[in-house]
Amino acid sequence: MENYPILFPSSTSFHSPRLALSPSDTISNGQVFLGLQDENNVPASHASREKEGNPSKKKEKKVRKPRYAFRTRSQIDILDDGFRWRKYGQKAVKNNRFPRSYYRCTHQGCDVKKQVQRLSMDETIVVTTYEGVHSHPVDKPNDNFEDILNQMKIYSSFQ
DNA sequence: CGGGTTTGACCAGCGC
DNA sequence: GCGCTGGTCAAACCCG
Repeated sequence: MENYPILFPSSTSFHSPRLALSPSDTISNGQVFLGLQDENNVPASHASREKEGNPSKKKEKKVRKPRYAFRTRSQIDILDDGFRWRKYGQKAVKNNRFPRSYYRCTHQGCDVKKQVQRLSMDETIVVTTYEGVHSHPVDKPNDNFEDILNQMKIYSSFQ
C-alpha cells in the first residue's frame, strides 16, 4: 500500500454528501479541506502478539473499521482537532521523504486511530487518515472542527 | 511521578 | 519461499 485512494483537488467530481465543503473552504485555523474518502475493506491484521503462541485460536473478523482520509494544507503536522492523541509509531514511507506518524486516541475504550503523513510532492499538504469513530465527546471543542467530526460520525453510521 | 514521545524490533500481508 | 513494506508493540526516554 503506497497511496491511499484520496481524491485529488484536481478532480472536480469529489463531493462529500454530508460535509458540504468545497475545496476552497477553510476551516477554523486556516486549514483547507481538500478531500474525503472512506475505505471499507481494509485487511485486518490484528496483532495478537502472544509469544506463547495461539496462532489460529481466535478468528478476528477481517474487516477493519472504515477509514477517512482527508488533506489539509498546513505548516505543521499536528492538527489539533480537540481529541487527545498518543503517538505509537512512526515509519518512513517509500517514495516519500517524510515519515508517517501513527496516533491513537487516548480515551478509555476508544480505539480510534489516525495517521498523519506529508506529501512528498507538496510538503505543504498534510494527509490525515482517521480510522474508526470516536464514541465520546470532544475534549477540547474547537469551533468548526467539532461539527465536522460530528458529521463524520453520522457519515459513518450507515455503513 | 504520570503521561506522552522516540525508536528499534517484530510480525503479517503481498508481490515477485 | 523470500524479501520488502506497512502497522504495531514496548522499553527507554523526555518533560511538565
